[in-house]
Amino acid sequence: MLLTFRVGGKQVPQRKSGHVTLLDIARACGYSVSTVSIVLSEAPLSQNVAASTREQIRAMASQLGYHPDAYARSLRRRRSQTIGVLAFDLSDPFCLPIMRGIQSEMQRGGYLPMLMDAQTHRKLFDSYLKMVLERRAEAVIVIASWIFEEANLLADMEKNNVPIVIVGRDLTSRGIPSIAVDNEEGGALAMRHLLELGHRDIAVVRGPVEMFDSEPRWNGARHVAAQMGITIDSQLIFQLPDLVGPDSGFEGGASLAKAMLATGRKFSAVLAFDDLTALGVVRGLSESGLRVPQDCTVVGFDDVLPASVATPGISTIRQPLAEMGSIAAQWVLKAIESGQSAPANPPEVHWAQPQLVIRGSSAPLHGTE
Amino acid sequence: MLLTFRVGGKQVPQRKSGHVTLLDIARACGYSVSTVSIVLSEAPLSQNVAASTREQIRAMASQLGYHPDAYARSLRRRRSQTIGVLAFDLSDPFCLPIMRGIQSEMQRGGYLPMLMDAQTHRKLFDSYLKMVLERRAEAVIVIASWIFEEANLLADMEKNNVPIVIVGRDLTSRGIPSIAVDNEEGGALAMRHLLELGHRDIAVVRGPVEMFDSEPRWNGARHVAAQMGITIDSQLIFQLPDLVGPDSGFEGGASLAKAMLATGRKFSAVLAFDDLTALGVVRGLSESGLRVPQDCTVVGFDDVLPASVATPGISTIRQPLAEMGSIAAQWVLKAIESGQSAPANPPEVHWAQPQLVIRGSSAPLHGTE
DNA sequence: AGTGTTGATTAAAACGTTTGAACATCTTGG
DNA sequence: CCAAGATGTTCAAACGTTTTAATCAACACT
Repeated sequence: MLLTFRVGGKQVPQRKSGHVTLLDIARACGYSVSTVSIVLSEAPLSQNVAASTREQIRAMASQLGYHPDAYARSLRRRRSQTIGVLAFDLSDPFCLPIMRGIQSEMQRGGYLPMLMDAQTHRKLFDSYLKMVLERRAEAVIVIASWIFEEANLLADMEKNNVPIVIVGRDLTSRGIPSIAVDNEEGGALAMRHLLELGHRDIAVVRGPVEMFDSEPRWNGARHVAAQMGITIDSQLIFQLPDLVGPDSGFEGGASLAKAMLATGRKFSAVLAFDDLTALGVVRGLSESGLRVPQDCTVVGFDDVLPASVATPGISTIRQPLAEMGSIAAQWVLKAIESGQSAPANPPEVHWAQPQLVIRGSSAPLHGTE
Repeated sequence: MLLTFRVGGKQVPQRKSGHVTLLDIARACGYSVSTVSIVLSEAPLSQNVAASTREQIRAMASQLGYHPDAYARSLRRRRSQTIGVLAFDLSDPFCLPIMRGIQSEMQRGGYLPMLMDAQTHRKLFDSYLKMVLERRAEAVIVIASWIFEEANLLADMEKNNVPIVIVGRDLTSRGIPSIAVDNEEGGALAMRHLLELGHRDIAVVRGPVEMFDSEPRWNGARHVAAQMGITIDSQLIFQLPDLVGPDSGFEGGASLAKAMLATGRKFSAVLAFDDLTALGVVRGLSESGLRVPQDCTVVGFDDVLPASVATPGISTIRQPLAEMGSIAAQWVLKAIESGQSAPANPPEVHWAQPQLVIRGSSAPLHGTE
């Protein structure tokens, strides 16, 4: 199996697999595979191995460029030290900070997060979920996917004892532990901000119907308005179309801004579903000759990168994304540790507290004119 | 090893590993592991298996929620069907489209890209590179990392016959096949654009010294200016500080914009190192009361999302990122197929052609005033 | 009855690890 | 001189697959 032949007078090991194995090292320095394994994996037994032997084996390993085969090791140890992270659309700037939160938590646990990007495609999502199962991820974190058709895949996760957590959406109704922002509170924060600035005529862009976040955000906003005795002109309530492309939020915002103006109704502020939409609104207003914030205040939701680097910066409701990711990671690690495949009944839910971030896109009514 | 006990009068298999295996299925329907394997993996031999048997096995597999163990399979087949994708900083919007290009190419090859994000940390980068090696990725694509200290890890890749390709940087000097944008041409395009708009007094923000892209971009721009007989005021040439945080481009651009104004020199356009820097410049100018593009034109480089959704949109030099990713993927797939671990000597390099994208941030000199 | 042929299934080895048990070889004390 | 530890090393089985070669039954043809 290990052929050796001479090249330039020197013995060169030639492997089929192309990878250096324990056997290669064992042969090269005259010990058994067991000993080599014990030394290199720093098993407890390695204390009984002569220091000189240890030295020799280590030296040879690094000389040959040995790296243990995670497949063989995982097979034997029955632990993959891997958790799957399945993002529905990684190009959504929303995902990154969550991912970072997950990652930092995983590192200390010695786990490798396998990140997969479904690119908004249901089929891809399913096929990745399958791969995650096949690669024996010990748990799965799903980021903000609003599809979950493949109930049998979920059932398969259960059959195979793989704990799962979703972040960015409340799916406790389906029995999945969830971490999500308190959208209602977020919507309320945004509306309160506008009202405090003195705005009374407020246009609203709601999210697409299929987006689970849309409803509660609007509810939160509406209640605050109602409490203050303000009514929102129903002619000024718009809704993003169901998403098609990745930047449909931006496009939608831009065209709805024009639609707002076309109604002829008066408004001094726009409450947008999310940051991209808000940026779209700014664009739309700008193309119609209106300036933000002088002529109209705009606020978004999420606090993603483009919102902070635009000028004016977009006032927004920040989600503590990294923290949410980190909590998700802690949950799955705990689930793995405790060996509990099934979530608590009812499954846990964590509501992250949103936070108002004031930037250049908001101004008091008549303040800067 | 497979214990069974009764629950509610029904036989329930109870596995240690928590995962359904071929053996479970074999027992459950009275065939051997071999047969089950042959059927479920759709090996050529499966044609000889009685149709009824196939049916039965498949049914049982899906009922139990079986998914083949990728570890065991890869161990046996000696193929992981995985390639490692190592991003130096995934939060750079630059990475995503590249990743998408890679992904779409990988899918058809049936490969899984394992995406890892080094978060700009050298140590993380190395540790992920090691993991990639351990997980027996059949090849590695590195995205735009400007560190490559760990020469011994690279040497290990060679020892283990793992082909590697880098995208976003020319590292052929280190013997690594590379895919990068033609920065010189890009710089030239940007400068030509400004000159065609009539600008003559142009401020420049160069990238940090450690950024390999910086020099050629500036060279391309400089040559074009020289050809047209224009000299750039050396007082108006600035340089971003070495990066510390992720948005140092933005911060740097903003503060340098103020530095430009502080020189008292006249300028009507700014050529920024990249899009985030350009956005920073816009912010800086705006805070000093200047409007873009009426008072000053700004162009960036890369064409990342924030540049397109800001208002005004940032004129920029687009890199064909998805295409670059796709080429990288094709290269590694080819390398895997041909079994050539070592790259050609000299290693191949692909120069992607940049493209000017004109947006609202550029205006002809005196055009809109 | 012997010889193929075909069709359906399986036994067994291998992939590269890890690990509990076993095996030598030395000390040491009785 | 043997029992009883230490000390250092190895055997062999196992993890869940895939795959080659083998088995076995049934059936057709000389």
